[in-house]
Amino acid sequence: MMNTPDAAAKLEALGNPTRLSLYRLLVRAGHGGLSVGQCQQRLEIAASTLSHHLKTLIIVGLVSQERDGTTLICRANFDRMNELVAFLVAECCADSNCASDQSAA
Amino acid sequence: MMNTPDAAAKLEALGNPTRLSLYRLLVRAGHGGLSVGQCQQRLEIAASTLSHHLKTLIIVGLVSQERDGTTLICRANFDRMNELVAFLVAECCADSNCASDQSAA
DNA sequence: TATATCCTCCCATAAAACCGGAATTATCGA
DNA sequence: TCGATAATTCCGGTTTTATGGGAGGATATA
Repeated sequence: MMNTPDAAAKLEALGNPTRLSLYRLLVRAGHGGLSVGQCQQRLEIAASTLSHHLKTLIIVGLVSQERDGTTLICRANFDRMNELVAFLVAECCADSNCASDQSAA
Repeated sequence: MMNTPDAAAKLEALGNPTRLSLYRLLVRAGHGGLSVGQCQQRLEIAASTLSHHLKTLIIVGLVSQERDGTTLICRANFDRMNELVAFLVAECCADSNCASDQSAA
């Protein structure tokens, strides 16, 4: 079960427009992932800037990397996102009866 | 349909631990909501600080307020959260076949 | 070894966020 | 109108973030 500081760190990581674009790029790429260079081409930002943002996403666990020769393949970590979403909708209306609470079975 | 800057603004708003605690407080409170004073009591932060955070959440639409005499009732806007979650999981694996893509009908 | 490619780390700068005390606005009751 | 309560805005200082240029590490190939 996730706690508030961890969830906040993940949300903060996604809260930057450039980082959110980067993350979604990887989400669309799916399991195949994208190399850092491919990400840079698509986002058109400085390599160092991209590296910073990538590091931020990796630290919070939303993205993982795997080396393939000289290139690094980046992938979105879907499990972490699912955990985050679950955290956000958890305890919906715990103190009242909420008509829009479809999360409960 | 939400765009990236709007989604990033919402995620950034939720990315601060204090603000996330505040938001979840309102989520738990449900449709009844909570007054600003009640939020302050529970979070134990300065009134001005709370007002800043509240304003941030209101600007991005995640929280709404309604006046009742001298007190302001704050409520989480569940529709906006649902939109945000939908945006986050949208286009999952658009460029590949993804086994964990259950969002598509 | 020499060389090229890919990426990260160090560094500096500018911008933005965070926080809270004091003053201000809004509303209600006497 | 006066006073009390509720909440926001103003103002400032401090901290954090965003960005990218350039140096340097890691890896592959000849």
